[in-house]
Amino acid sequence: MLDLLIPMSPAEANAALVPPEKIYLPRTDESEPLKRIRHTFSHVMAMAVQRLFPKAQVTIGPWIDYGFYYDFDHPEPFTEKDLKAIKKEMIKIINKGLAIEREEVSREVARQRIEQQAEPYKLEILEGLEEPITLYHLGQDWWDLCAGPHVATTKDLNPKAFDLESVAGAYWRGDEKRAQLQRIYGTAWETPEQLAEYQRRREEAKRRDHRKLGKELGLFVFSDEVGPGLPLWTPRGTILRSTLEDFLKQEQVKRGYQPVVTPHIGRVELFKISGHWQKYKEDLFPMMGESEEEGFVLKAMNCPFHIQIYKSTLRSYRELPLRLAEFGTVYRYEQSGELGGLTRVRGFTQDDAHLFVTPGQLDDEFLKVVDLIQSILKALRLDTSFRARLSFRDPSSDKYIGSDDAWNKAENAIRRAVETLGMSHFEGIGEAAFYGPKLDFIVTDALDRQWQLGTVQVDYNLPERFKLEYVADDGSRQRPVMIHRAPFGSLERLIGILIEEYAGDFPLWLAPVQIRLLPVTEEQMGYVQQVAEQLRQQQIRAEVDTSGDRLGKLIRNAEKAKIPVMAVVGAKEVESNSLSIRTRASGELGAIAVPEVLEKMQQAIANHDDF
RNA sequence: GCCGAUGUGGCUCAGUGGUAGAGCACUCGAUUCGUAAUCGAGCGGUCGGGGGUUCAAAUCCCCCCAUCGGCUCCA
Repeated sequence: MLDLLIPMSPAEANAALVPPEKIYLPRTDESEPLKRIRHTFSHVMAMAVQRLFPKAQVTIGPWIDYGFYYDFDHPEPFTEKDLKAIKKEMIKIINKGLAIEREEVSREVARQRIEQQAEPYKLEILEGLEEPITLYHLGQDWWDLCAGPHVATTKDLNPKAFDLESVAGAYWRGDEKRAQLQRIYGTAWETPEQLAEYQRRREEAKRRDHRKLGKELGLFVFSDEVGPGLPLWTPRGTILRSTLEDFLKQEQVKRGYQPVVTPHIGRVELFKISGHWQKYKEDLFPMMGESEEEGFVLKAMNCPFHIQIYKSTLRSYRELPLRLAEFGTVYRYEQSGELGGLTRVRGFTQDDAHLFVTPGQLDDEFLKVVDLIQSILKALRLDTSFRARLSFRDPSSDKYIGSDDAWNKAENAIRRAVETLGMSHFEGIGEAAFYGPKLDFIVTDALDRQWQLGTVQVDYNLPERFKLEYVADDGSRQRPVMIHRAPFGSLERLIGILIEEYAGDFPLWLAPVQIRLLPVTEEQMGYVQQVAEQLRQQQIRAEVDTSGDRLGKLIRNAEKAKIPVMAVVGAKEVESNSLSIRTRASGELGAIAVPEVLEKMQQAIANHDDF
């Protein structure tokens, strides 16, 4: 987030040259004046663009969270230089103090005026409008079809409180089959101070970008030779992964989950039964083999495999709920332009589980899953930063499988659950999986982009397609309901988000290196090695700086590597069998006896606390 | 996939037609040092890949690959 939700570590706060933030940066929907300002800016930009580029056709230009954009149809791409010229032109317009006047017109008048200007996109917009139809005039020479609201005159805009940020392609009406327009993004504020603070926070956000920090901290790499969207995990990054995996595995064992392991490929036939082949063939890596009958594909999901384990034997109602869990690596052929860092990849590991339940167990089991997810998010300190989304189908789309009845039952089950829990949530129509609705946990990354992490899905359809059964207490064959769930979503995306959330300062239990021992001179090397060995015997991730540099340099390097605990060792410490502890969180703590350090570390790790 | 930008040693970057440079990292040497950078030397790049223009290409042109900002998509 770009707003005040980003927690600063104490070390960061100390290092910051500017005083603690006092400038509040409202989103557009929090401020009526800003809404007018940002909306008007987009029209001033449109006017400026049409003055400088007479061939440019106008389309739409709304306000967005921290600014505005406007989409143009223009034969040549806008360049950085063009942006500068447009900004200059906008300042001229603002300084003229043009009056902004609203005019209400009939549909016919609007149509005629638009036709005079030969603005086909405007004409199409007009078709979809309901009365009253309003035009907004900026001075005498320029107007736009618009619902408003706007400021009274361009003098109400501060020419020093806006900036043009970027040009991007955008499809007309968001439809990739239609014309691609050029979108210019801008940001606008009431004061230059707000603008400066906004820009400062954007720079700050870039510094915590997981792609940058992941490289600096040596957590993962990409290789052109391996391929795009296929992260390689280094030893340090792997510690993060396995620590998170172990943590969740323990929680799941407590809750009656049973681990399973399934292969990375399966027959095309399997995915035909599940419906994936028909619905999501384009998103699978190309088939291996000559024909669909004999072909294999890399799995893009684990459910069909877990279903086969369920089906391998006749199940009794006494076995249900049956909870099959796997950290399953899946492969999806994401569009090339969509890939980015760890948040959107082509190969990733889901913390997947499939729960097979009787219809009567559904509500209770669903609540238990939500409870698990909430406790996981809390342990990761993400519990204040997610939003819960009810992801339902879009009734007007045909991309779903299954009966209306099954869908309604599933959607109602999810609704009942969030109501029972009193969980705040919002609805995402059209966000469902093709086989069922979901409850998704959405988080925001450093650059203000939203990502789905955890998910719970209620599924009546796959049990139907695979003809799953269990024997009920009356001896009849009944169909189970499935719950798909992944608290992390994917380890890759979760770790990307965590890197940004912590700005690389992992809590002690997750930190790849928990303590680094820093010998003041090489005299202490033997002692330091021996203490490190002692710590490692107790499962503490300890390492020694053997570089032979001076202490100041060792500390600097450890700080840059964001190692949570540093232990300085000179002659005094060797003498007293102690370590001089310095932590990233609290600074210098003085000399502490080795056994005490060991105990405190173990305690803090177990409790997910800092040292 | 689409629009646009970018790609120079491990990292961060300079170099815009005359044959590649800095800092950090790394190696070696000197220094033995107490809480955010000790000094010196050395190693290291066919400038993302391929093709073209030119006497001459990191630099200009074309194609491809990757990354970044968006759009579209997202089981």
